[in-house]
Amino acid sequence: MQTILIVEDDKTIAESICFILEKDSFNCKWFDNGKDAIEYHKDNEVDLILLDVGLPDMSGFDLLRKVREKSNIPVIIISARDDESDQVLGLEGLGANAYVTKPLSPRLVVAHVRAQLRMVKPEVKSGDSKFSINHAMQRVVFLNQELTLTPAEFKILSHLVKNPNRVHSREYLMSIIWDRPHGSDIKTINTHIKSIRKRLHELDEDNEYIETHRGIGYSLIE
Amino acid sequence: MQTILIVEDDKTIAESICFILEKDSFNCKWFDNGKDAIEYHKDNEVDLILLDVGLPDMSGFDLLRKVREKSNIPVIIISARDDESDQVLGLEGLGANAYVTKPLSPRLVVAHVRAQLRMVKPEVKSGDSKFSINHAMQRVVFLNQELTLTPAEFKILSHLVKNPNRVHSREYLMSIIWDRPHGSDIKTINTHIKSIRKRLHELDEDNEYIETHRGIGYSLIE
DNA sequence: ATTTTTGATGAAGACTTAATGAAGATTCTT
DNA sequence: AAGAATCTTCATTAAGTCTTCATCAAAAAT
Repeated sequence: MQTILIVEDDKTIAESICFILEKDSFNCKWFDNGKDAIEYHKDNEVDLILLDVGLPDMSGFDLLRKVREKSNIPVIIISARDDESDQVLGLEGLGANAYVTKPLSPRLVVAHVRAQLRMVKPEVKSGDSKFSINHAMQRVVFLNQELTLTPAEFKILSHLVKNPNRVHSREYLMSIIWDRPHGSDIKTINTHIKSIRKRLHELDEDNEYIETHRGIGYSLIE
Repeated sequence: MQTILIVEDDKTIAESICFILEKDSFNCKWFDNGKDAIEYHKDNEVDLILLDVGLPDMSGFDLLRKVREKSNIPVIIISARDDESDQVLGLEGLGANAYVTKPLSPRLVVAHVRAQLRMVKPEVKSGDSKFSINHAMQRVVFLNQELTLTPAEFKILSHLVKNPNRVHSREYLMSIIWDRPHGSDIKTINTHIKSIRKRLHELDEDNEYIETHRGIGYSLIE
């Protein structure tokens, strides 16, 4: 599941966008100020940012600049001002990917989100991996054998299989297990990873597929 | 040089956009009808299409559908109608990448063009550097090999890579390692630099990439 | 040339984080 | 409600990382 970060101080707008995005099976994270959003983005996996330029604590442009120091993820700017020079600054100068002006239709926002994400993940990689997913059966196939996994294990492993070769923080993996916030210990993930590893070892003793990244999280190596 | 295809029946608009694009060192090809544009696209290399949906011979949406059968290149729709359902259809249903409405400012169009092309070729990585950063894996790539670094080492080295050829004080590098103030000895940095150097030497014995600036700090040389 | 300052180096110890095994809590099924 | 499966927590052990320190080497100052 892909995570969209919404930075928007108008609660009504944020909620209606979130509502549609979540119905469209996106994971949606809302912040009403720039500082918290930056903080969140630093430590978590985010696939796209929807950014209102008129924030209480900082200019959206400043936020965009900060984000761009670290990553190239798509950013869609939401603005009340239909001002050409603002748009050019955002798109050209700071590297935003799209620009929509208020009043905005949530459906249109989602269309923009999809259009951007389509570009980033152009195609699902080919089948030379040792892993594949049997959605219908909620099973992960490993070396042509179906793994028996618990629900939590399936959620974690299938996400790793869909996004291999990149690190996933424990926080993010937690959010995959639960639909809604759940105040559990982050170390729970360690235990799930342990049991996934155990199951993989039963089919392939030698290899280590899930790599630990100290202080960050885990990744699946293809 | 990148080629932009403009499909637009209003000569004045097409010319003014072309003018700016060419000044921006794009190669620009204009067609005033859909049929010829499709023909051209079939046999030639095109990097982006600017498409007016109101064409004399066919709907822009039909053209887009035809183009999408064959390729995924970015398409920006130009429309006289600021109609939401049109936008959603174009973006979501047919896979356009952006949508601008008339009256349009040529500068803004160019900004959109750049924003789209930036995504397709994400980082032209001034390829002459021996370093790059793999954000997804939280690793620094050196001479096409991924360096295994500790968290502190990664933070320091990736900062140096992002800002090469300038001196960074120890104090500043310390602040990069910790989120919150931490009363450690400033010389700790020396030890981290030492181990980064050691790792670099393992891949390239001869060269010295991190330079010491006495009394100040360190810099990375490209 | 000698002293003083600053950085490099290697190794030890403190500290942080992860893996492990097992027990308790929770949920689901029957 | 009992039992099974699963999820979470906890204590312990193991591994990895950071910081410090003593020593040596190099550069700058006298």
